Amino acid sequence: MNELEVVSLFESVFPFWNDLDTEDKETLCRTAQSVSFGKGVNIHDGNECTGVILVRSGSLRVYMLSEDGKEITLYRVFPGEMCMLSASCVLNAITFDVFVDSEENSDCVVIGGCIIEDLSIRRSDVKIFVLETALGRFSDVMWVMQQILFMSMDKRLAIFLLDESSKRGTEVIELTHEQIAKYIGSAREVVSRMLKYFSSEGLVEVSRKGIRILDKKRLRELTY
Amino acid sequence: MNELEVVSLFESVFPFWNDLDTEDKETLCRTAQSVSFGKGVNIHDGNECTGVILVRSGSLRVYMLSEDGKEITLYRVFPGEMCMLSASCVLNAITFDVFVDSEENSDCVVIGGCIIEDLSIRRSDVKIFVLETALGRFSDVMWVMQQILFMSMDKRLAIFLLDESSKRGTEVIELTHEQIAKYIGSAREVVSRMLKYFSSEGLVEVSRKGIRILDKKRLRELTY
DNA sequence: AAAAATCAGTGACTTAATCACTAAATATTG
DNA sequence: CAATATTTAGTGATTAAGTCACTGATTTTT
Repeated sequence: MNELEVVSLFESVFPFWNDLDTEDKETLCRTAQSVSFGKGVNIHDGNECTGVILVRSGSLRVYMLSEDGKEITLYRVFPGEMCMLSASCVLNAITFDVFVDSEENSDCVVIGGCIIEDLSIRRSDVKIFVLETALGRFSDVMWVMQQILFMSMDKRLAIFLLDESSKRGTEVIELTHEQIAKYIGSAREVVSRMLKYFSSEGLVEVSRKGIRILDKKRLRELTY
Repeated sequence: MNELEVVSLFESVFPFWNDLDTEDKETLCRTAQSVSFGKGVNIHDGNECTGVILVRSGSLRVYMLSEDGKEITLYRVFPGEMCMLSASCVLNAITFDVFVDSEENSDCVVIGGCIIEDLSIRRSDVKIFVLETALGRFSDVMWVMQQILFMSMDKRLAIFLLDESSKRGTEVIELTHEQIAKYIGSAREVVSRMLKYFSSEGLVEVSRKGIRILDKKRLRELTY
């Protein structure tokens, strides 16, 4: 990844980019690391401050982990977006730990925590951007929580399947039941059973390859 | 509540207060409303932008509400603290609705949303304060979610009783089972049954007046 | 004192999570 | 390529917690 690509990425993703002075721009470009993460790799575990992770391709999963290993997916980060919660050192107001995994082969650009920290101390527009980005994820997380706390499994699974289908632009969702369970905060067996029920109702077709949505309309009715 | 009290309140609660110019200070003081809310009164329902609510005495409960009326308490606001999520207009990054009730007779000072909005557009230190305050509650909410999603009922109830006891500085918790259920995101019957079990184990004494903690040590063991 | 409202207790039932497996499909390697 | 290992899915039994539909007790209001 060359200098020019990095600059154009930063330009498109940081609203404050053009207001930075040359030195800061240079520092950011120089210290930014272009990293490829393999499928399933853990990128951030809440211990050190990994920094800001920009996703160019692939996707990341940000999740909470309980003592006994249960995971709740908080949100996912797609190309053009960034993961701010991994820059815990910049966000003193954030006191909980999150974990970040790469869901597939993901090309990312990582900006070290201290670079952003230094910048956000000197420049209030950077700080505001960092805070607003983090706060924006708060809304995502609350939507997840509302689903888990207020909605029944069939509704949650229907929402997930339709979301995933429209996001990927395909009728076939190539995920294991285990993965789906992690996304919607449930257990594999529960997902399997519910998919079997959906299948018996003719809403989806379940095979090893994945889940094919057969009746989008009726599936959508479940989400009301 | 006189002018001087308002100023000293703002001084203690807004780190940016001394940096404001006289005009802004005056506007804030003039437009700030001193309001007393009765027990159980709804202060904010997510529709209009109520603004920033400073609590002087009493306490507020900030919660989410599901379509079918289920409530999840996100956090509570105590004297000296403020409720920022009720200033939704200032926080464009926040897209979910919260509700705020007064838990008891609460004396508050309300600063209209547009005042804070105007101020936060002009002054980045105000904006940063607003964002950081809101983000700080994110952590509170995540702690609540961790409890609901990862912990068993006995643990959650034990944590709540001990927290409440130390917060109020008394062994007797004068709350109905219904209220406790709302705080810990459960159902009244579940709380009643668990309290009955705690009682049978000699951990607490349950009466109409409230719940008396008898064995703090063993109760604390439940929280590990 | 009677009526109304609030609060708590209880059994039956439902949903979802967990456990302990088996079985099938896929990937690895000798 | 066949044997083995690993991953993924299916299933019944059990448990935890939430829901429902009540009853009864206590407190408040009139």
